[in-house]
Amino acid sequence: MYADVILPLPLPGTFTYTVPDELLHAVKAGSRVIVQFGRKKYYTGIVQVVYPSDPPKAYEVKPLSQVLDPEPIVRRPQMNLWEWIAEYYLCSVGEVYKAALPTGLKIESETYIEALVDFEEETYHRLTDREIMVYQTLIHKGGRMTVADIEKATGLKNVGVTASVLLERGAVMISERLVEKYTPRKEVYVQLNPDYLAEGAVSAAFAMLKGAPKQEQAYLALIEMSGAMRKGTFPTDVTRKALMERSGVSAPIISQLQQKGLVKIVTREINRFKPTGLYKGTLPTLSPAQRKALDEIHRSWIDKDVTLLHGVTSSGKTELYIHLMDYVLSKGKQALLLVPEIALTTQLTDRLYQVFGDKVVVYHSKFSDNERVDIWKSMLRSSEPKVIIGPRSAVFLPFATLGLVIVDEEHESSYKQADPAPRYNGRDVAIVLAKMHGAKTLLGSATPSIETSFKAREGKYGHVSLMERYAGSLLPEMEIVDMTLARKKKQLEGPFATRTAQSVRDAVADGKQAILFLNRRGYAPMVTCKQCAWIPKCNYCDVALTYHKRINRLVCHYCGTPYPLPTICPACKQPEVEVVGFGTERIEQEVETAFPNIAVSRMDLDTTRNKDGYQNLINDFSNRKSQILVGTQMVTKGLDFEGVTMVGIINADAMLNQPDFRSAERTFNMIEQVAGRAGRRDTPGHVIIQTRQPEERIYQFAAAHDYEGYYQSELEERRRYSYPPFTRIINIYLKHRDVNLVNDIALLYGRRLRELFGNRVYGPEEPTVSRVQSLYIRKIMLKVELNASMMKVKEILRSVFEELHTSSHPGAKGAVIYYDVDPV
DNA sequence: AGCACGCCGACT
DNA sequence: GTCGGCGTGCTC
Repeated sequence: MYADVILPLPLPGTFTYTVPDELLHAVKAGSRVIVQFGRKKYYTGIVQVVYPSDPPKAYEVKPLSQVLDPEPIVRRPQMNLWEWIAEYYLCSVGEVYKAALPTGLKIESETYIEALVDFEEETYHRLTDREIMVYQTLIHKGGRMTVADIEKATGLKNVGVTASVLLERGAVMISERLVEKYTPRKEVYVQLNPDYLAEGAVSAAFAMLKGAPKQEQAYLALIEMSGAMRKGTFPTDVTRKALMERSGVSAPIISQLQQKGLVKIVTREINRFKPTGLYKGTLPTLSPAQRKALDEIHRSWIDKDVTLLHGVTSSGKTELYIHLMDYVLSKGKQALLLVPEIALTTQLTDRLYQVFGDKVVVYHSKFSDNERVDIWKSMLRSSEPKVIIGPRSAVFLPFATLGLVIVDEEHESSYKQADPAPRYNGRDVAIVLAKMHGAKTLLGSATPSIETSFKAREGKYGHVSLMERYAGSLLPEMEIVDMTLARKKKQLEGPFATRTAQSVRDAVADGKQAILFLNRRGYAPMVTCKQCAWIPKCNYCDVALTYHKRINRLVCHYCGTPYPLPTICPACKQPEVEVVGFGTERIEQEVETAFPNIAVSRMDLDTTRNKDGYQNLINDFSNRKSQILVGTQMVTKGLDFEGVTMVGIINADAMLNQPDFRSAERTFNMIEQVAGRAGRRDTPGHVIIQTRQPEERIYQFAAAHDYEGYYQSELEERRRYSYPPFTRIINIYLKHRDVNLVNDIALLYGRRLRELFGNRVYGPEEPTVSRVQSLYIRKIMLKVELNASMMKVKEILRSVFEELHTSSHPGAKGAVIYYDVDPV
């Protein structure tokens, strides 16, 4: 028997292995297997098919080494989805598999070099300096290391070669080890021995602890924490960790308590995704408008697979989602609720828990590998009706009986994976996933993407509107502030127009809160030399560095590399280096000077990096610990703060003026989103847009909350310049570590493409970030008409690269290509 | 993607 | 003359 295996590599196709007789019973399509690939590496692969006929013997067929699970770990429909993604987004199935399966399920082998201590001294003296260096490093670092670790420790390259020389001389051992990444989560608990809790026995316990103050301390803490002395309650288990923290003792002390028979230490596997919210089990009541929309959605699904729910902010889309999911659950099926990356706050999940209890499965991007494996395995085991909520990667979960997919905020760009491959759009994959299961899809948004709106209006999707807000919920008052004029009239307070500052003060004086939005983190977006206009850039990425004041460093926002801030310009040697512009960190500081005595907090990538940072900030602001929140994009998404009545957009132009056909769409969405944060209940909100282009159509439409006007005008632009939804875009990126060669090759490739596709080809051009981690990048854009055969287009693309790759042009073989289909 | 092979320049 | 750097090709 033979098995075709998918490997987690950027290589086309699958690889054939023989199935040894003893594994025959266990190997099925979807099985997880270990195979050797190349001379030494082992990978976890997924069996695509098993078949008896001989494969073409153009190569040596190796046997499967191991089968990892008694039953397949991937279902057939999932593999179909993988294949669809690979085909559509122009990448390998292996790359999709790599993204789809939680890391914990992908074992990979690693080569370890181990130093042998007792080899002949004579041989040792014959080793080269380099070999001695590697050998000594091994000895000092504890004996066993990977090649990469040695290279890092010594600064040497090509250590693999040196290692094989050392192996030959008998100085080291080389072994391949498989690293299993998944470990079920266990927690150590400490329980009181109930015998000593009885009346009269307590003193006996303390008698045993005489002269052992530490143990007594721990025992007392345990009694208190477990609630053992409270009447009418059963003592609860306490984790050893918590006990150690509270009592300040170490683990051995607790073990001594166990030896004395006072406590029992137990290890238990724990469930990592425990529901936290209060379970009520009742559905929210719907308003007549919501009721009507719900009926319309059901009706539209009679003849459409996908329906757009265009619901303004505060119209209660979530309640509709809940009703729809409940309906699907009652049919015994599963429902998937896709949300943008950032929106996985407890605000939404708590609500789902309230209604659905333990039927809710949250698949959070901040979960650990192990937690993801737990979820994966539990979904594989049972086809119970569940509500799964997660970000784009949740489309890969092993659904058994999917009945409904809801994509909330479908316009969000975070549904699109930018890097690495597969560069898929979670929303579009979700639609395909639903279709494969015969399920229906609902796309929800207050500001639907132009593409989705277009499809809905063309009749390809169903279209349901929900334009009525909660009773008493008012639209915020929108105001465009002309910053050029404000400057002329000297009505500025730092980065704020006096108008903005006054509005903030009014809100705070009224006991309310304000949000100041700025799409740029750090202290200042740019550093420059006043004398010679020198700008510091990242050594690896060709990106201007951002100054972060708190750490007093320049940081590359692309790769994260920090640099010191020079006091003297390296170009002209003058001490004229200054910071220009504003980032969130600087705005926060400006707020402190402009509004003394008003508490301010900041929410951006830098302040929310650790696991609870995000939640803590949200909680603090909700609890009115600060009155002003300064933040990036993050503050606009899915958050609902009761006290906020004022929102200021500090620099709207920064977003609008990005060189990209979606910049207008993004800006409109952002403003609408921001407006939704201001005054959602009883108090009308106030939104200020600071701009130097007050006449821009996008600001006018946004200020009037005129989606229709915006949509028509934007659609016209798209039609005029042949952009989606009238065309499909495929961006082609060429990477090479030589600037000149990448230029040559991109020109050559572009010329060839133009011969085949004519004026549908744009570029090559230097992308905004033209170098990432020492690789130079060139971009070519291809716009294809909607009626063109994508199959043919992609075939041509593949063959053109093949042509280039096999050509004798210098550097052609060192060029890397990747595609971005439907970029956002 | 990793890894080995093999060609070429810098040093012993 | 050898070692290490780096381009090229292959992996079931």
